[in-house]
Amino acid sequence: MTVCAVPLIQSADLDAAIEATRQSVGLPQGARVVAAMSGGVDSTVVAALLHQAGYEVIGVTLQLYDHGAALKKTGACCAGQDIHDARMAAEKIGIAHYVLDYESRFRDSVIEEFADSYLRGETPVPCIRCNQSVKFHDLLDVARDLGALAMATGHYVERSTDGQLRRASDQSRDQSYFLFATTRAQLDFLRFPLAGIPKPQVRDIAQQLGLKIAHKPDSQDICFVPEGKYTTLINKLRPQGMEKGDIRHIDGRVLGKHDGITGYTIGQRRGLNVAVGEPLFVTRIDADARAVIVGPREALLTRALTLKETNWLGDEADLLAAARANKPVLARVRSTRPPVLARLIATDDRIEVEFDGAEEGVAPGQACVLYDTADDGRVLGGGFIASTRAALAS
RNA sequence: UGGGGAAUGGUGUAAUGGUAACACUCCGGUUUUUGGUACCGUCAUUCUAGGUUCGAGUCCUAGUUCCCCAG
Repeated sequence: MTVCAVPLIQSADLDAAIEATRQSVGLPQGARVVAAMSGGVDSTVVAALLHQAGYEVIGVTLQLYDHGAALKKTGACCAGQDIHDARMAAEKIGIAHYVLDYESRFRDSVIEEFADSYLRGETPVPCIRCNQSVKFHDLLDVARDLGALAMATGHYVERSTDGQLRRASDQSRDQSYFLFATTRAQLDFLRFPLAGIPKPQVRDIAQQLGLKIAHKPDSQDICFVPEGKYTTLINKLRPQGMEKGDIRHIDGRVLGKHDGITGYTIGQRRGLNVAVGEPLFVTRIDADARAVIVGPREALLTRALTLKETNWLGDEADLLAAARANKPVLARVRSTRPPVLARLIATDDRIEVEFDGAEEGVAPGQACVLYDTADDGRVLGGGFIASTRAALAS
């Protein structure tokens, strides 16, 4: 019996995954479902599971940017090789597949915004912009036009049957940070079959199903930036960001020069080229003065932040109502850090998140995602960070 | 110009005469479906030329440069 244990368990996992997919989709057999396929392992497995679960699956892949430039890059998505991989996988699985040219839309709503944000001295999160505009807006419309009853993606996040957005069970893979802006209406139409499946198992399934991309590396870095050097792209798109300026200490001393504010982000330590005996971090970027302000680690501590472009998925009527009630929340200012205790505050026309403690390196342009203190798996929504308030008086 | 002092890696410092340490920076890497953080690793024979000594960054001589005081 031990001899057969491994393969038996694996096929049981596959059956379980298929059943989980049915649960996740919640539609009758044969229903038409669009699978957003990036060409990576996760979305490919989703398409395969949907097919195995008995749905009429239409795979859709977006071509998002110049594939010539991305051809050599591994770990990218949505261009060149990835589109080819998606097409091959769809054929292998036995589903219909379309490739849509979304280059101009992606450029307008993600890349241009990305560049402008840096020019304003902010630090953007292009993955969230892409999700909320291209994938969950434009592509969602396409899915509806195709007569689908739902659209499934390979995101590691959960959509519960009662309409909540929740963290994935595999916490190390959870992508809820990047999906906080998903609206209730979008959530209604979306499905995330990988919510309860650990990543290693997803790869196992890919292998069992004979999918070539089973061992394809995970994507990382910004997909449209070659070799992880985003400044190269920004400099090309917005040369004005390359203007030199002062690197100034919070105490007023000018410590050096920089080659453009777009090369810096709050919390950054390396790359300052300033040796003062103690490590210095970027605490503020003054776009108008073209100055990069630096200081010791303590100067990085942030007490509160103001939200903009918010989304609310909690039980209260809206975020403002929750803020007026000073609702306690778990706030996450970075995808890789655990959410921390904070509370919402409504002041005049703005909504703030005030931490019980303090967070380090909070940058405008990044997202602050909110979770339920009573149920930390539940995403309450969040917003982009408009401004911050330091914990220490400067 | 007279007097005094100092000259160590990219920066600032350390090293009873016995074969260069620390922090910061830079560069490389690990981690990471955003940026960043964190972590790991590499980088000097001690201004130049002689001399003393078994052995000198560390003592002596000269030169060079810099700083301070006096003009």
